[in-house]
Amino acid sequence: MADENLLDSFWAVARRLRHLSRDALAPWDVAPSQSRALGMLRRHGQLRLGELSERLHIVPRSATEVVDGLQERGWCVRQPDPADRRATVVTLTDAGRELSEAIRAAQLEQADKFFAVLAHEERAELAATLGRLLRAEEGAALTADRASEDRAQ
Amino acid sequence: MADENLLDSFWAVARRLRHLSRDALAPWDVAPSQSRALGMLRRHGQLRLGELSERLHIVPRSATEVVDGLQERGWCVRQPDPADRRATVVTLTDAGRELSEAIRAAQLEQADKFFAVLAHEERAELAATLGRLLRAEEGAALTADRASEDRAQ
DNA sequence: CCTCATAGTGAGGTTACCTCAGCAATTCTG
DNA sequence: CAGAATTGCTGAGGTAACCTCACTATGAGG
Repeated sequence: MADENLLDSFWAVARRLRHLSRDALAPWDVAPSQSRALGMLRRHGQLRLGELSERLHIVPRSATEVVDGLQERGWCVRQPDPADRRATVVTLTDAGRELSEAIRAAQLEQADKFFAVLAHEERAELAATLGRLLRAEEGAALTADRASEDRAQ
Repeated sequence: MADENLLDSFWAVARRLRHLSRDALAPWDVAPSQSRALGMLRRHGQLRLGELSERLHIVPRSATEVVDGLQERGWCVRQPDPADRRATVVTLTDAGRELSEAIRAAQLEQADKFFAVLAHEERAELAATLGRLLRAEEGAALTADRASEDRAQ
């Protein structure tokens, strides 16, 4: 009952972070959905379209569209998977890698500024608390998705 | 730099909360945008359409649509503002009030369960930390919106 | 080799937003 | 106090980021 402020505060912070993230993205003219895909490709280097969609928590058909967009801008390429010719492997181009790293850096910088009002130990505690919430939920959630894997790094 | 986990963890928690909120909403067949409007009307009792849009951070035209939806289901009514006949005042019906309160209760219960893995003091600390982030940003953000007002209660 | 499952995509739909233009009512200004 | 500018809402039409359904091409199992 006393958590209503917790809930609302959490959403308010999330909204701020979303705006910051949008602002950090602005210089590049990249859509948020594209940015998410770039980030995923950045950490995995190479992904089959189906894997990408799974990790982004969208259906494969939607991943097709996102990859279309990235490919159009020269940020990734599709290649047939030599191991399974039904599948297509999505790989970042050099331009795509550069871009994804620049975006990541900008977003981290924005977040850094945002969280800077907290003392170091406060930040650590916040991270720990969030981590605990996630780990608890992971057990509860039967959906054994790859969330934990993709949250690291 | 060390905050990348903070950023990502925050988003991961937000995603969980969003899903929980969606699930809590399911029994009533209410769209998320409608739920947000119901919540706002619940705490203000009565709002001009323009005020509602401002508080929801959407343009008035979009509020028109949301209110259309609520009115169609009998959850609110439009009345001309006696003080300014250009304006329309949106008021919850009894059914709308009941619904909005039921939704609020369900969402609080969900959030309560989610945050239950934390000790009481941990929760309090989390709330305090989030509050501090918001207050710091409030100063920085020149947009003097009513966010703070609407976060309370 | 014949059936069934899987990977990706075309076609088309939905939600929750947006802008722009226009009307009606109010407020300002000379 | 008439005319101009502003304000409050809404019709028309658009967009991003999703979705489902149906289809094709390929692979896997009996």
